[in-house]
Amino acid sequence: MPSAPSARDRVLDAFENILITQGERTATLDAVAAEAGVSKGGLLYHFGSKDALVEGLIDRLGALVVDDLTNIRTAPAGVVDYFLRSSVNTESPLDRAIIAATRLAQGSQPKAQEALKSMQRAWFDVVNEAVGDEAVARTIMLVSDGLYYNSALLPTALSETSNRALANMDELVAMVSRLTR
Amino acid sequence: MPSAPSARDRVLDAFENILITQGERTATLDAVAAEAGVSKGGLLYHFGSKDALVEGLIDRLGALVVDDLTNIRTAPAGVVDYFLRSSVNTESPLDRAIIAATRLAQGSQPKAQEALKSMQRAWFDVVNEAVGDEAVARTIMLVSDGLYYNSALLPTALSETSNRALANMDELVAMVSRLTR
DNA sequence: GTCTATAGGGTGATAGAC
DNA sequence: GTCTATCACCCTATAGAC
Repeated sequence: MPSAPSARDRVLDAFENILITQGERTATLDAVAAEAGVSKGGLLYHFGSKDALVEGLIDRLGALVVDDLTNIRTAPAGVVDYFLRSSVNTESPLDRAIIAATRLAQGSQPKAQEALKSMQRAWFDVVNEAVGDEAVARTIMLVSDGLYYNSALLPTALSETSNRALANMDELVAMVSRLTR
Repeated sequence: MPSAPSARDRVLDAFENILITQGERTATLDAVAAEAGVSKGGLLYHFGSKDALVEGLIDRLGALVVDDLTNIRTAPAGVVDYFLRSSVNTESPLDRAIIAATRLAQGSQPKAQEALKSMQRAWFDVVNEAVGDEAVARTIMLVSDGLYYNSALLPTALSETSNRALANMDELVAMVSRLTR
């Protein structure tokens, strides 16, 4: 039952939104405040600086990743199946946080880069444990990264490879499962 | 025999450099001019606007992609082997142009997004022709995108997955070749 | 908790000297 | 071809009213 989001959360949502749809350059305090429906001064009450805003987004990402790791581990269809299928952008809160953080990482925001790296490491550990073969696990990670790259990072989103792969997710999962036996 | 690069080329080199190492936000006309060793006015003689600078970079990318397609097609070790091995960033002129264009695409530069998409399509066609199976070709594209994502897009570059994959390139090529038979 | 006003510096682009 | 000077605008952050 989602109650009305706090002003703080609306600011983070707005920041994510602009990062995703228009990129780092456009994500100014002015633009974020306008999108969140507050004044710049109001925004800076909640996040004392732009850097604090970035940290806020990274903290949100961290929390979502923790939940996601549980979901992966306990997925009925199995770790690899769930992991691959969740590697296409579905505009979930986690997807949005990841894409926004990636935009920041492409600037020179070491904290965003660190957060993404540690997310990858955690995913790898779970997948590796599930398949019991490092080379296979590495390959699965690459396919997952490729899916993300296509569906999330090229903002046009209609990128050929990923759309085909999305339409053929069953096929892709079968293809990758050839590696695990 | 590389003669001293023209001022125009030095400006493009500088633009690429800053995009790659510091991101879109920092790639201002001032910064590019300083890195290229010219004044802002000097820069704007060669590229009349920032948009023209972006187009210059995309044109350079286009030319490098044309050359690359020939290299892929005629690679002695075969299309897939060459294609996968060339999917890790080696700081080649093509790699640099791709990464710089990706930075721009993450802003809202439709031309950069288009250029990257058409590059992907051309690669896919060559790989698909070589392996003769669309599902396999799609999977190979995803692995390649994953390699690029890891070695090029997370600027720290020391990203786990890709470094391991780099050290184990033979292993990865073998893994993928399991799919082609 | 949210606003307006404003300081101080950066940003793309033009004009005109050499 | 390359430079300096300058313009109008945009950016982050602070101060202080309500």
